[in-house]
Amino acid sequence: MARVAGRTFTREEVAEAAWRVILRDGLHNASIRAIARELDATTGVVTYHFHDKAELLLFALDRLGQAIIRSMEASLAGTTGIDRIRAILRTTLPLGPQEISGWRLWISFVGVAMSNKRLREEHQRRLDVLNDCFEVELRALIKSGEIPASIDAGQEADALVALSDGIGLGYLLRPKEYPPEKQWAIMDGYLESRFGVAPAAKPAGRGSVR
Amino acid sequence: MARVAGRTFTREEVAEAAWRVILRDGLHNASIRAIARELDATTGVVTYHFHDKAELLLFALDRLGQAIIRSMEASLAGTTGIDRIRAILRTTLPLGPQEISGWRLWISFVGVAMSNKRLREEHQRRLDVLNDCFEVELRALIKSGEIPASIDAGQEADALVALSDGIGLGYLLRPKEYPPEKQWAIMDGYLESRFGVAPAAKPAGRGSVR
DNA sequence: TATTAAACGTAACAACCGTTGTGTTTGTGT
DNA sequence: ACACAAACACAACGGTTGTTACGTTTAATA
Repeated sequence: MARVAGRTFTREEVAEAAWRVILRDGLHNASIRAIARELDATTGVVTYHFHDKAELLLFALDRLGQAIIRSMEASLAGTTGIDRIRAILRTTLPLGPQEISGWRLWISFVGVAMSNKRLREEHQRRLDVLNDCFEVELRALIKSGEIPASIDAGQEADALVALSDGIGLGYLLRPKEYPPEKQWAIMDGYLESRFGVAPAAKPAGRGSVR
Repeated sequence: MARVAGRTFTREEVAEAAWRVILRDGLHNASIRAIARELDATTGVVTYHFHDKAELLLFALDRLGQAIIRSMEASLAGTTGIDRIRAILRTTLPLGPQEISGWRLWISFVGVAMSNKRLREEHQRRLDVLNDCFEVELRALIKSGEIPASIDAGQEADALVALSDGIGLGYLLRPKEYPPEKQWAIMDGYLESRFGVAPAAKPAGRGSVR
């Protein structure tokens, strides 16, 4: 008796099951058997869709990165000027439930990425993309005259990445200390004293629980 | 034949052996047997000094935190004014070999701390201490008039922690992108535009390789 | 010199782990 | 009706893990 229902699984569904297990029990408890159990299936499902466990984890992390990029592009559509910086921050900061989940997943992988080359490359790619995004936006703002031309776009992008990553890291360890208002207060304080832009209307922290 | 030489081990030595294994092979490969092998001993050494593996890891992380605090106090001794902020940053930023090792160890633990309450509390304690340090120094600088009295010491401390943590996290994933000069450039840029203090003489990144 | 406790070495146990191989369904085209 | 491949279930294997129990050596003490 192989399958009872006519249901079949995709690679994406297996990866998302892995997400849930990691979020609930931690990465070190995300065994192949645990992931299969999360799907109400057996290990055969996982071993059929993925040759390796390493391949599964890599795919899960890659898919997480793509989801973040899609979310960022959606948040970026239709906004102009300095608000585009804030739009990027809205997907990188741990403001809503799914940003928080993304952060917890990402941090779970960082530890093992320290001794795994492929995983580390995937993390590097995320930082590179994020850095480029900020840099592109900053150059556009300089060209349009919205921010002073004296600032170094490259270094400023590094600072923005570091600041938002630091907030994300801090949130995971002390969630109570970093409510959305405080996150924005820190970022707005930086944007103001650095670029001379007003805090602007804070966007409501809408988080579709998925 | 239990012991050949008259040598005996301390809890601290076991913990430091654990550090080396984690730095070399990653936390998920830091088994009790591997740690014992690092000491040229057997598992008896570890199980004698620690009841649990959890107790060992907790002790190792706690000892790391104490080492960082000691290093910070040493860097803080004899310095005054705004340089005290920079002295703190000199021990939190990944500038030298042993700060980098500290960062790698700390990040290795962050992942499992996500699903381990005791470990998470230990991490929280580190952030709390760091935050308090910055806050105390900022208040003193305000009182002495070295920085404007308009700034919010509490929020500014959060920003400093976030910025240095973000740099540390970024360094681990992209070491080439964060040489000491760039780390200081980011921090000095922040200190200047935020507090109006000059970049000052950059301290040479002295890193005793231990 | 006999005793004793500290500081291990050693061995074994049960529980998992990732991986592989082989057997079963199930839908789909022919 | 038949074949056939996709999509699994299931079982087993060798290896590693944390933990426990027990034996052994060494240094101090009496």
